[in-house]
Amino acid sequence: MNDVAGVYILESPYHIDRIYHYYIPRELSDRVVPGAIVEVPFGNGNRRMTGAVYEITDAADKEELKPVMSAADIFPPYLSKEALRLCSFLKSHTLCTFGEAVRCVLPSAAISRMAEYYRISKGSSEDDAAKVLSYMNEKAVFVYTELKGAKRLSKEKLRAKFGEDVGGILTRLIRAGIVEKCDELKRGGENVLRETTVFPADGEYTDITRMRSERQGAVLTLVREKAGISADELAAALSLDKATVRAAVSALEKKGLVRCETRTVYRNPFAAGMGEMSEYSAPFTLSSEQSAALHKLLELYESDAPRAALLHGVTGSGKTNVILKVIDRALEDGKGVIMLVPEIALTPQTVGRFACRYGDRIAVIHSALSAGERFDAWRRIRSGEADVVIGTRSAVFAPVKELGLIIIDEEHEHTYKSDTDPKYLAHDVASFRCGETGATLILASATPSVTSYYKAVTGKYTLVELKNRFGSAALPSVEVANMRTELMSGNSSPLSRVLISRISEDLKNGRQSILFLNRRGYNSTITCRSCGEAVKCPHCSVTMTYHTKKGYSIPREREAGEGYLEVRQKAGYLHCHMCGYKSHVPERCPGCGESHFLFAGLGTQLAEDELKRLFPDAKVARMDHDTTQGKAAHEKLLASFREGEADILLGTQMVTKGHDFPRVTTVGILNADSSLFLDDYRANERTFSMLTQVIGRAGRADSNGVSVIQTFSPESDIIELAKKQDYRTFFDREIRIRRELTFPPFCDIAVITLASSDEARLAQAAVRMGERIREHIREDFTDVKAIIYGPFEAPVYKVQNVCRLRFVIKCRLSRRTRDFISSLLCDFSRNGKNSRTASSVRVTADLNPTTI
DNA sequence: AGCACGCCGACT
DNA sequence: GTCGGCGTGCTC
Repeated sequence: MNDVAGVYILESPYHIDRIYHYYIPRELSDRVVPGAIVEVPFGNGNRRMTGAVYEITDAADKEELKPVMSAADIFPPYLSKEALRLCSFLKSHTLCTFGEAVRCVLPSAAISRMAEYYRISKGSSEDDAAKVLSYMNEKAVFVYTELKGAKRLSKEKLRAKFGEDVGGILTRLIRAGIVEKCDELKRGGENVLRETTVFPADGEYTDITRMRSERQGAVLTLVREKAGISADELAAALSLDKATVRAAVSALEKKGLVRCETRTVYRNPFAAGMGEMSEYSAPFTLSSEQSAALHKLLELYESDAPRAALLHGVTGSGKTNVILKVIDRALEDGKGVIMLVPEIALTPQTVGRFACRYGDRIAVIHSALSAGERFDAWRRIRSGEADVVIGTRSAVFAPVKELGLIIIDEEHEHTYKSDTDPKYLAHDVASFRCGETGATLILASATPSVTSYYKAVTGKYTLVELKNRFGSAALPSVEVANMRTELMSGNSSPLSRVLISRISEDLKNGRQSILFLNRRGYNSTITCRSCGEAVKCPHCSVTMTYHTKKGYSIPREREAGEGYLEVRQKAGYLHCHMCGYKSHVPERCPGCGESHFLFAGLGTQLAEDELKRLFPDAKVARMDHDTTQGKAAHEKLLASFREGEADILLGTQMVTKGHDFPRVTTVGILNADSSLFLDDYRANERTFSMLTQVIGRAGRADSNGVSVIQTFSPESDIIELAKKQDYRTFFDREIRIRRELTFPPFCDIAVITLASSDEARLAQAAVRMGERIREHIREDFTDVKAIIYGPFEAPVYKVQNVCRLRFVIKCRLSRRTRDFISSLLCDFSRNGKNSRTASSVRVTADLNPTTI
């Protein structure tokens, strides 16, 4: 009689993550519905766990079932039907637990969770404790003392302080009766911001002079002047802190002199400054090509046919304007829209542009939001108050009502693949949601990923093209500098002669230049001249990067001369870009003991030094991870460059996604080869995309923009094609290679990674995994066609002392192949005992990773 | 993962 | 004799 709940336990390990059935006590029947968050007893010890109700069914053997203990008092439940299906999809397609999927779909502040605390037992006396502790070990005494110092402590905190074996000590202390455990349900949905407004009470005004407290008097006067003033405004006006005002107000309320109203408000981190962006809301007209593209997209939007389009528009073709028009249309229909952009593109400018057009209908979602802000944005979307969502990857889960459109801008960007546990690709999630809701998916890029473009070519997506640059923007001219011949002809500078002359010309004409170099620091390696070993991070298998301290530069003339090492030591330090470890430059080579190092490899700091040397009067703005640490530092740097406060903008990745700088004439790529030699099947794709985007940037203004590409392999066709902005030819060549070598999109790739800080155990586990895979294919999954490679060391074998071995499986992903990989994960999470310790082997799977 | 049940060595 | 070590097995 439909009184059984099918529940997923939210913090369940992968191998037991499935639906468990509980009977629904009558008094909970109206609250235990699909999507509800409930508390259930679980396991032999009937531990209280939170779970999500997936379905309501009718099971035959009700006698056997345990009851649902309680249900969150939220209606309708936070998890909608669509959200539940989305979680199922994530679980089966990324091999994560249902709970991990829920954590993607709901903001953390909305999820109730169990917190376990330990405290000194209420009924125990000091004497009891002393007696018990006298025969326990030292560590138990420490734990007890720690608990005595605090009211209560969570298991996590105790674990962090006393190590993983704290559990045993705690059970002994509990059994001895001097410590007790208390579970508490942290209710979700309570992190809301309330605003109190204060009104004068109705009726006679009391004589204020009789007020005992001067402070209350001041508050009352102000409230009578400005009825409905908020508590925060009161605090500001009287320059008192908020707690003091709250106390005064409640005192006045008790005396019946004021009346308070409290309502919940939304936190909006983008509210400030939005009004000043009106320049972006200017109306615009579309070119005939843009209109045609818009037409095609709208046709698709209206039809019932496969509803996904790839909008391929060359750089500068005005894709965004077309997209805005499609959004307008969806909104006219009363539909909601999600627009995904890469993290670095989510700037106040981008947001401002949307904010001006759509006002407070927009919600912005990105990784830097606080839990409260994220929750508020989510609630505004859920309630329908916001129906234009703009955000990074995770915004693809936004609970938009009446979803009509999902747009993925710059769809080739790797940031759309999650690198933490549900390892999903935003495209897949978007595509699933569009399938469920009938919404339209639009992928947009100047350099689509090969996989997406292949889908367009084969008819899975509708291909919509913008082949011409919009308005007066001309294709920039491109000059390739052969760094090999530069070097041979005696130019040892990291800047080629062409680039140097371009920059000096820009400086003369009051123009600006942008230089791109995908490596921060000063030198990327320091190598021992005697034994040839590079200095590596002690915790990771990567070389340390040499950074200079602020205000120091390296004299060029004294390379390898007397006292040179001391200069280097004084001016800088070594930094590991994997784990963040820093150290001094060593006196001697850790390998052979000699003390002659070669500092090599070009980073942004060195390039900056070089620019200052070559152009002493020019102002150089360096923009990389190290100079954009502070809040909005990134924005400030770009803004000051735009204002003309610097002549040259030098930086990593982040400069390529800048905006239109009208005064920029030259764009230089200092090392175009760096991504070409990566041992990855997507290296070509990434290099082509990077070059095309940077070159495209140079020609945006009406001036004669120039790109200078510095390379050690000028004959590479990739550079040639990027120069011509010829995506199609690039694609045709690339897809042929992929077909011949069987790489995506002609197969799927699953990577299974085993990680442990104990190399011997790791190797052992890898052998076992290899056996298990073969056994599985031979016995249980004879129908699965897969080619298995491995175990190999991961490209970076060790990170923070954790070593990784991997298997690469080429297959076609299907229900069956996913089950196959899933069962491998189950086998290993079962066998991996003590898996909390770092030396235990952890196993993870990544289906179609972005890099292998 | 966490907890119970179950079978062997050093304490009162 | 019991407390407690951790190996094995289950979780509606």
